[in-house]
Amino acid sequence: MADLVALLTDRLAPDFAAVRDAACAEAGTDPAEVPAPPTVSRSDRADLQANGALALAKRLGRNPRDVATAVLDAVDLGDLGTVEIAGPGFLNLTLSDEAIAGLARTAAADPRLDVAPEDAPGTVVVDYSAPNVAKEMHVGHLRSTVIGDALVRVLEHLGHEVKRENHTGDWGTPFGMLIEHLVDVGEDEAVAELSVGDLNRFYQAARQSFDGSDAFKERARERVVLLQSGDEETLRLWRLLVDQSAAYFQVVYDRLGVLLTPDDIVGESFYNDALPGVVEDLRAKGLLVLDDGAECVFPPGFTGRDGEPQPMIVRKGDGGYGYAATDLATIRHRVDVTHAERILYVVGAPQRDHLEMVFAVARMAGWLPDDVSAEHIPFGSVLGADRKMYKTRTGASVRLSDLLDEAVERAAATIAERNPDLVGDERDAVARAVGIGAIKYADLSSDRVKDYVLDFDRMLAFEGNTGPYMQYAHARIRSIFRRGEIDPATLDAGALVLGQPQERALALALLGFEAVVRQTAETCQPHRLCGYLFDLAQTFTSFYEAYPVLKADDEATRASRLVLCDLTARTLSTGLGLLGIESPDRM
RNA sequence: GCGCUCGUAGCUCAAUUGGAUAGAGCAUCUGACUACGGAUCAGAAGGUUGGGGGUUCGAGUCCCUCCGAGCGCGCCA
Repeated sequence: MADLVALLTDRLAPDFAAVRDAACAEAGTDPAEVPAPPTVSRSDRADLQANGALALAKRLGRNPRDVATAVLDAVDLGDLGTVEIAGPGFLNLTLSDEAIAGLARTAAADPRLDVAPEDAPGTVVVDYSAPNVAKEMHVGHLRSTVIGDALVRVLEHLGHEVKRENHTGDWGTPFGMLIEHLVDVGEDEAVAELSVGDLNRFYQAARQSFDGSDAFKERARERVVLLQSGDEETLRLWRLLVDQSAAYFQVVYDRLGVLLTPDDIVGESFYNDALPGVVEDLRAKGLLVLDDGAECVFPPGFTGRDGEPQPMIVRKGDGGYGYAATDLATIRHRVDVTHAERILYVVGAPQRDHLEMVFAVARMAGWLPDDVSAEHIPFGSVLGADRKMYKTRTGASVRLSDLLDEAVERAAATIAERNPDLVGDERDAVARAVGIGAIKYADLSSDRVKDYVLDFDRMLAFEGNTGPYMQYAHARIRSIFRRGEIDPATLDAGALVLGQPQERALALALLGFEAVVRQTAETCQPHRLCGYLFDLAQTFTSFYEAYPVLKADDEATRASRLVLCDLTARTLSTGLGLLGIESPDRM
């Protein structure tokens, strides 16, 4: 196990429990009601710190320093390291060089870097991206797609069975309008327009016809009825739109380098047949209320305007189903058919109330058992330099593909300038990796619930916490092996020993990888992994500046440092990989 | 009106979920290339964590209150 925090937690837990038990016996209280976790964490003051004695002292009503002393007396880390008390009752842990080196050797010898899969991995559904058919993808979809994809990769790495679901908007009243527009322009013409990805123009033209003509409006209305009643010709035209859009989405996904495929699309239409059952079952459970013509559920705890209870409309006054009905059907499917134990909704923050209501109703109806967690993974908006929603100068939303174009172009220009030796296909590939990586990293590296300002200059800067800096750190390590004509596969992990301070600091940093990967999976906060990788890259460059590797004083030191370099490169590359970011060997 | 989210150095962001003296990167200033990529490193300076109260050994984090920004709140999804 390369997870230092978990390792020390396991080691200290019995000692904390013993101190707790003794104190409880004395006081005549039940030990079962007094939790005594060591709560080990990283610290600037020591290799690791256990502050559990302070919390335990509070629960026991004792002096913190006395509790810490009692734990200290009970602890024996042996060869692992030493413990001392600091401040009000912190236990500072100092690991022995050999303990650190031993763990680092184990990580270096393991293709997985000693990151163990979960003991009991389960099935996780990740619902992300969700573009609308016949509508352009914009920056809003970028966040869902990039964050969701990173979570998928992290969860899969930990051994979970991950089911990606792209809940596309492929149904509803707009399709009357879209299909009629398709008929007007002609199928071939429409397909040509959609296949080059000009979805905005198609949608806007449809919208224009709809707004400008009552006759068109009437046709659209009739078309919706035909669509919902399963008219074959209408379904054929609908499928044409869906398929063309899916093909276009796939072009964007491939450019973006995300895992989504056409097989992951489970659009809203997929659940159509289940909607009547949702309403019937809610009625049978007595949860349905007819209010103002609409069939609603009023989950407790939700209020709207004027403090009135907030309804969740499952069936509209006109008999159509609301999107809440679709979301409920989706939960049932994910629980009953997919057997998910965790369902993640990577959806923008404004949907919070809606999703909370859906979850609450699903719990009330018994469709979402207590042992299945449904989690909204909200994220903030992408803003422009003016701190308002990112838009073009004319106020239109920015096409995602245009955004990617610009990032790759800028990356290509920078690379041409900085590294003229890089030419041809490799330069193009590197420009893509750097440009796309910069966008993804910028999106992932700050806390996702906050809005962030999209700034090409900053995200493509090669300084600071950026994608290019991280990729550069990796490329520079690979360069050492090129220069030395050394195949990393031939290295002997056993050669790793620790002597100098920066070697120790680097090895210690490397051992933090497993914990941060787990934490990222638990909290669904990729920025934690970014922060770790940035720290690691900085720690490495300090090491790199401090000591020669290829020209080390002696053969043993050289071999050891090469193992450290390779382990760092692999950790960076694996970590970036979990974020969906490439790490080229040269750039 | 009710509710949710956010407010941290001049700027962009962190803070191991209640832990010690709030950390990075830009920008500014001072240094460092006859070693592997200077797209770098070492260091300095920069803070009343929006204001005020409270909880406790300890608060950027939890509670109350005010200020500011953004977003939701019945038949679009």
